[in-house]
Amino acid sequence: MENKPLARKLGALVVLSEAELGVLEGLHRRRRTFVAGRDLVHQGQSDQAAYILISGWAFSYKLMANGERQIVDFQIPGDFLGLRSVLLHISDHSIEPVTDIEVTEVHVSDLLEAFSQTPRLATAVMWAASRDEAMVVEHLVNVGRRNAAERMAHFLLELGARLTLVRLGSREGFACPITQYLLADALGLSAVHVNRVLRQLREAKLLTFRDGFVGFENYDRLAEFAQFDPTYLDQGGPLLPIDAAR
Amino acid sequence: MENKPLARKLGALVVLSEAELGVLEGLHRRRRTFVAGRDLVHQGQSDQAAYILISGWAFSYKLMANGERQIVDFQIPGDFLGLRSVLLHISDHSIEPVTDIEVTEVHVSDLLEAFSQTPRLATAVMWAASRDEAMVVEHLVNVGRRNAAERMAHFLLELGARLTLVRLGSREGFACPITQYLLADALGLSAVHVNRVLRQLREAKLLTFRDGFVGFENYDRLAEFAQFDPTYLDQGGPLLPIDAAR
DNA sequence: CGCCTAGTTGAGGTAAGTCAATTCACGTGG
DNA sequence: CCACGTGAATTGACTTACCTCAACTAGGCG
Repeated sequence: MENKPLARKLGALVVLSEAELGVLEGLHRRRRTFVAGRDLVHQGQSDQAAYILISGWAFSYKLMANGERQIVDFQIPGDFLGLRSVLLHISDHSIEPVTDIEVTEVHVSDLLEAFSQTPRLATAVMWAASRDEAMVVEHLVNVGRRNAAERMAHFLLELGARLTLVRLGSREGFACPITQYLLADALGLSAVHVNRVLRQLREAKLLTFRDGFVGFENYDRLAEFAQFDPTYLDQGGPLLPIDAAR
Repeated sequence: MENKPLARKLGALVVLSEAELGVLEGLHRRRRTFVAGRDLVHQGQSDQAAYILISGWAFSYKLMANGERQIVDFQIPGDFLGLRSVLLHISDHSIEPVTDIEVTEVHVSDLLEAFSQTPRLATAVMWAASRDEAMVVEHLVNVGRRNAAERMAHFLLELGARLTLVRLGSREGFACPITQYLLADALGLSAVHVNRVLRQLREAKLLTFRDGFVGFENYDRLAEFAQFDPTYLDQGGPLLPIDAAR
């Protein structure tokens, strides 16, 4: 149970049968660990497997010629790593663990076999992939059209909502191993400005970020400030029979 | 032939058999037209079909509470409209035609049936979807980490490459119905600044944008200036038998 | 003890935004 | 046929959000 955040995530949106849970479980055979800071997937690398993140945090990013990077998204327990790359011959981004992480390696063949056994599971996984894409779209809106403070607030609210789905967060806040430098690369800001913006939000009594913990001081006011509308995270579940409970 | 840009796009990456082309053709039954400026899909709308764009341009965007918008991507002939929304109950974005457009409406059931008839087609379509996602990721990098001039150059180079795939562009340039206001909303800039940046690029003899035509004055120098690396657009094709020619 | 990384703050610079005025092409109706 | 309105592009003057450089603090760890 503690080690099945994916089941918990999918289960929050679809009622999974015992059989489906069993198939899902079967995907978690090849367990591996990676240490913080060492890429598991390199931009340009081909022929790689996908992973399901069990514990710890990672992030996917693109490197620019001048050495700067843009973080596309952070991955938390229950998320896939490199799912899209499996469809393509070449990974167009890199993935690096923020902390030491535990993952299970999934080969395309395993995944396809699991799908053929339980089509509902296939839909659920494709739903998860669509949700990932919707998040990237929202990040684009974030970076393109929100100022630094709103951007920060929106980003942390999204993370909080995602973590809540796998019981690692709540409306109070969440434990967060991200440094201000990583935040800067995710939000398209400089590290210095990230620091200033965090102070600003703290002084406005909206949120705190200290000692690896994000605290929502006033969730509702913060959500309004950031124009945070979480429908893109939780679209009522995939196209499944109506018996799918919420 | 003129009205099958999708076949041309997929065909550029996968060798499609006569049978597969036939199935693809079968998807183009319900033809419809929409006029410029009138949304075909509304943010928050549910129960919508997907479309394949035959002629004309459209764009997908998200609207913010304050009335600003962020354009996520432009769609050109051969592209799907709202493919992701089909998997989700609710569309998280809106789609508006730039020009009058012709589309064919595709129901999920048609698509699934086509897939079951020809699995290779399914893979090809999923490849196209992955490519769309890779483009959104690249737009995020663009807006997050490139300055206005590089951003503009990169964006127009990407459009040029995509249009070339469906024979609507070349290394010389392409016809482009986009206004500077739309450009601004796509690049996260103000319309005024878009104008200044275009002047700057023109004076640097890199590209021109006049009277609805984008001209690449010096393609190679422009590509270097924008750090344009098109691998994310053309990943060597989907996971198909090696007989897929390039 | 001293180094390294993360965080913090100040001073000053700059890319891009805002506001506003002008031009031009175009359609449309008196 | 011309007056008028409208949408797009253009340019100038001024403002500002964010960046860069730089210095300093505090904790962790060999």
